[in-house]
Amino acid sequence: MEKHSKKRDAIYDIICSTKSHPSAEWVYTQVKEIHPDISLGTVYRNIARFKEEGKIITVGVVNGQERIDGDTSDHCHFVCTHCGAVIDAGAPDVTDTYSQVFKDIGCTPERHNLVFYGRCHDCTGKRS
Amino acid sequence: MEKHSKKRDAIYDIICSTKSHPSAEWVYTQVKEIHPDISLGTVYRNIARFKEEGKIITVGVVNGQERIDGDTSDHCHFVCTHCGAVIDAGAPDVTDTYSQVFKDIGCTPERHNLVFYGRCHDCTGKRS
DNA sequence: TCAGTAATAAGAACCGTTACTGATTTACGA
DNA sequence: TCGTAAATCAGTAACGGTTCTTATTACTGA
Repeated sequence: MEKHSKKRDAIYDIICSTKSHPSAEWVYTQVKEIHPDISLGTVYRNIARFKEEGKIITVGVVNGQERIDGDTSDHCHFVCTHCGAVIDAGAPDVTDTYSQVFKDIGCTPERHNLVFYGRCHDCTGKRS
Repeated sequence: MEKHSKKRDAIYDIICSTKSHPSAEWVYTQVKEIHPDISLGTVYRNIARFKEEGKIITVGVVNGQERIDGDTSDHCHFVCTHCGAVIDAGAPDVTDTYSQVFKDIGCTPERHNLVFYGRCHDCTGKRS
C-alpha cells in the first residue's frame, strides 16, 4: 500500500519537468517555491526512493554533486567542464560491442553510463 | 623546473603499480608502508596534481569515493555494484559515432568516460 | 652556508549526504 | 465524517570524503 504524498509528487514533477539534470540542492530550491516548509532531507530521501524504484537515474557526480535525470530512457550525456551543465547526447548502442569483453572477464553488466566531457555551446571560446 | 619529491614519486608509483583503480584512502595506506609519516592531505594534493598534469585519470565515484587510474590509455571500466571492484574492460571507439550528435548540440567533447555496472566474476551468484 | 621556494604534516574546516527523533499527514475502514 | 495505524515529514545532528590552513621541513642554486 503505497501512500501518496504531495511533496513527493512535487519533487518528482520538478525532476521530470526539467532537462537540466539537476542536483538535490537545485530540486530543493525549486520545490521550496511550492512547499516552503520542505526539508532538504525529504528531497534526498525521495530521490533515493525514486532511484530504487527505477523512476530516475543518476547521471554522475559533477563538482562533487550528484546529478539526476527523470528520463530513464537509454541515452548518454555531455558534461561541460566549464559551467557544469549536463546535456543529453543521444542514445548509444555500445553494449553489443562489449559483449565479448564481458564474457572474457566474467562480468555481467546490467547498465552502463557514457559521459562525454568538454565545453558546451555557450562555453566554447570563453577565456577563463 | 619540477622539484624532486620522494613521496610524490612513491604515490605515483603505487597508483601505476596496481590495476585496482584505487581510492585516495587506499593509496594513502599503501604509501604509509614506505613513508609512515605521509599525510592524507599529501596524497590528495598530489593526486590533484597528477590529474592536472594528465598523468592519471579519474574513473568515477564508487560508494562516495573517487577512483583513479594510472593507465591513461583509451579504455573503459566495469564497476561491480556488489563489492565495488573496478575492472578494465577494453577500449571503446564511440567518439566517431557521436560526432554528428555533438555538431547538432554545439558541444566540443575532449574526453569521455564509459562505465558499465553489474556484478563482477566473483560476485555473480552471491546472495546478498 | 644561506636565502628563497616548493613540499609537507597535522588537523581543522568544508560541504554534500545520511541518520535520527518526534510531530504531522495519509489511507482506509467504521 | 471520524479514528487509527502506518507512512511521511521537518529539523537537526552526525558522518565521511575532500579541501584548506598554518607551521615546519626539504630541496635548489648561489
